Amino acid sequence: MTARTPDAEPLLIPAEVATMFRVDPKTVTRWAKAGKLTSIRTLGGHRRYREAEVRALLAGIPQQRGEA
Amino acid sequence: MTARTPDAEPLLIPAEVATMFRVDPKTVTRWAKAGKLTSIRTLGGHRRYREAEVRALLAGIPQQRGEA
DNA sequence: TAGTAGTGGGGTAATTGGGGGT
DNA sequence: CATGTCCCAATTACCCCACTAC
Repeated sequence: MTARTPDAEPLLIPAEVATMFRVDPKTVTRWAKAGKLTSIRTLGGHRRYREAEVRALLAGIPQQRGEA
Repeated sequence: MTARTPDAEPLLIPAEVATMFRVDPKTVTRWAKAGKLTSIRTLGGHRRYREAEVRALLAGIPQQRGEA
């Protein structure tokens, strides 16, 4: 196989999160800016989101929001 | 496998770094070329990355980097 | 030694980021 | 206050082929 993955947690790209929520990617970006959604940034500045968090939110599970 | 590990620091291959950031391996290569990520080259020209640095970057810790 | 997967290199299309306006 | 859309610039993804890694 290939590449054992150290400890990578599954991340989602903006388009995926947008599709899941049926909103525009820009809206997801706004959520991240507002600190409503945790965002990890690539070295180029693009955002990636935690899959676990997104799914929890989709499930209607209130979360402890961190900053961003 | 394995022989011993003198005192080498853990290195990651492009695919691993790509997976952790949820980007294409080519993108990781660009980061290395841009000097955003420290890269060690194999004798064949392939790149390897410092696990500690990658994790720090994932955590959003800004790093001091030289050019390339 | 051979075979398969991954990588490097270059080039081009698609997403994303950011600000601003509805 | 929140979302969708238009602009442009930057970043990222996928196409090819040749070579390295295991």
